[in-house]
Amino acid sequence: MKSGESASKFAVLGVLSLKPSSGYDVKQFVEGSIGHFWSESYGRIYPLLKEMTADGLITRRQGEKNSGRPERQVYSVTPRGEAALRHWLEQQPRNESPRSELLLKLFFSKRIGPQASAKHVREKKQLEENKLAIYAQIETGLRRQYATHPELPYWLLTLSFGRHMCQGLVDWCDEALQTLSQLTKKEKATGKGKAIKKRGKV
Amino acid sequence: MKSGESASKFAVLGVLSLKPSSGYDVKQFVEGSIGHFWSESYGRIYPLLKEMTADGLITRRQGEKNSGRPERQVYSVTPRGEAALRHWLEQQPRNESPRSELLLKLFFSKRIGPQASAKHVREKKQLEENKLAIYAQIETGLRRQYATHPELPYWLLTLSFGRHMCQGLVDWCDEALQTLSQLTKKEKATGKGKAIKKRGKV
DNA sequence: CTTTCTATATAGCAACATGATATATCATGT
DNA sequence: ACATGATATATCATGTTGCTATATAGAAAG
Repeated sequence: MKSGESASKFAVLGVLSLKPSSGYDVKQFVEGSIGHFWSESYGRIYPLLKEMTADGLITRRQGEKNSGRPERQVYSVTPRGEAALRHWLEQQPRNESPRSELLLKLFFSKRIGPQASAKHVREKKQLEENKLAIYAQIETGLRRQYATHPELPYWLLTLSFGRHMCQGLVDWCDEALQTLSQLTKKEKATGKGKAIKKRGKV
Repeated sequence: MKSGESASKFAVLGVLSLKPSSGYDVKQFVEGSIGHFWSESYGRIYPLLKEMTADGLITRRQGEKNSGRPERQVYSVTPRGEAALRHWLEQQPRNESPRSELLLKLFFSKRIGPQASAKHVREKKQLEENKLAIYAQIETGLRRQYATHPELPYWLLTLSFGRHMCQGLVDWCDEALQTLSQLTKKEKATGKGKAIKKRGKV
């Protein structure tokens, strides 16, 4: 364990623990399965695979069914790797530092007025509603394909998380849109078509 | 505008647009006011201040009331900076790449069982409930202190966002805890005190 | 009275992380 | 024959964090 114990390392380790995979496979899996709450880049995955191999957490195996394609490297988790994963899983999750560009823009949004802000919110709402539909699809798919899989309940928990967050977000969008439309009315009432009223200290 | 148009740049610019500040002030403000949905590190703030000064988006002014303390640099936004900020605010927010360590752990949690997982969820719930209480306090404080401030409605929108997300999270925690306690019962029913049942392919 | 602690203020660095680009092969379609 | 897209790995510039170092002033502790 040379470098820091970043979560990326254990994300990759976890994916490999489900099924021996190449770096490419890991990326595919992350995007397709845990993409709603996690992301990894090739730029991290490949160095991590090297590092973890050197640390004895995983082992590398050549090509498998290399039907010509360039050197597919398949990695599997060692017992030490399994232990390291379990140990990490037991540690309390670090509180992730928040970054919402939408909220940041909204905070400073007086500079562009309520209508331009409302546009951002409407777009966000649309996005979240689409997500909700996708989650529903994923859930039926999972329940069908992995009906008896022992990890299914845990996977469904993360999906339920997504549902709750999306629903909360949609609700907030509705509230925000109402607030913003009221602000628009007020702005018009005060006169100014373009509405840049100077008041006090800004 | 030399380097990429990262959001950090405009976060700093936005803070400076509220009030001319030093790098230290910016960090303080971010932590105290938009910390619920944004974060910045000194390691980014100081380089950005230099860069933006070189680009003419902000200007630097010596010490002000330097009562001995070491060279306090105060930065103010130029008209060009204001324009750049407005322009950025109008652009559609990029979809931020998600990273929830709690969810990542939960996804792989079969390896440590439902009780260890439930511990993480309970701790998360406690955290979110605390946040809810803090948000309520902040809201009353804001309404009192900035009752007539033209940006208040926008600030309240971001607070409301926090409330909705926290509430959604707490609801999810309750649901998750129930699921996990059912899993615990099932585990006990199947026998094994320590409950590591091998089944099919895992 | 001196040490220690905290707040103010800036700077640098190693590790972490992303997104873009480069390279190469094969399957498929046109 | 040629284009396209999926497979597969690697590298790099840029962005970002968290830690550490440096320095001073004022407050608290001994």
